[in-house]
Amino acid sequence: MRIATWNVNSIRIRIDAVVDWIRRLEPDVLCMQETKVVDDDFPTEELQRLGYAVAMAGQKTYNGVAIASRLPLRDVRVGLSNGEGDADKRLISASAGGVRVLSAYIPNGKSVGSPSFAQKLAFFTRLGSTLEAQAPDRRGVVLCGDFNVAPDERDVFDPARMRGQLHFHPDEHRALGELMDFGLRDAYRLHHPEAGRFSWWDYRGAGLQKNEGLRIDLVLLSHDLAARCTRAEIDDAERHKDKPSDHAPVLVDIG
DNA sequence: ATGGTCGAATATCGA
Repeated sequence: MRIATWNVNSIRIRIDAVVDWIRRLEPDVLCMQETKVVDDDFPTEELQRLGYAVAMAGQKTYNGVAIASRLPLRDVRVGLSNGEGDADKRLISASAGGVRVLSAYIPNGKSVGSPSFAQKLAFFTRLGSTLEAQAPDRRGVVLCGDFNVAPDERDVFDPARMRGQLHFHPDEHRALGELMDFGLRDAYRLHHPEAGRFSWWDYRGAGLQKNEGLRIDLVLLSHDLAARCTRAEIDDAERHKDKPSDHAPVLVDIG
């Protein structure tokens, strides 16, 4: 089973690239973030033509998450548990092929110490509660998304400069760590111990050419699925194409 | 140089 995640930075502007990527990589499940479109305007048919079912939760201009799957999607849920007051569309989850898949877009946090930063930390806690509610046996879970946190020194281009900054702050690391204490493994690190492998590069400046990026797009697997994970890759070639998203797709194979 | 670029929307805001 191949599962992928991709912050597409607008599904409408990226749909041709997404269709092309799906044709070439043939994921069973593709989680998307920052779709930036209301559900009625989501390019659903383009994915259905490829044989994929689509579940989406979008809004105008900002955020938005989706799951495309060539296996039937069951028990689709939108938002965090107890998230009735949340206007932002940042989480959608569904069952596919016997696994519980979650597509999450964690708040950026704007700046360390801001109200948005506190909301970012709270989102991690609430995501943990949502996992408890959706998968109490802690098995068969694939939590994908843009976490807006680089887990450790290997995941940032300049650890000394980044330490304490947004995306590499101790509070963010504690929040991510507590979430992973649910029993999750970082799939990429099961197969790639090396530093300097990133999933996001800022559009601004020459960061891509200098490989000044961050690894903030993660596939987190429950222990039972981690034991079956045969491959994990970041498709950074996608970031080097014309009109790219600022994020590369990440994919895992589970045997 | 608190910059730079992209996307949504059409002046700025978010990232």
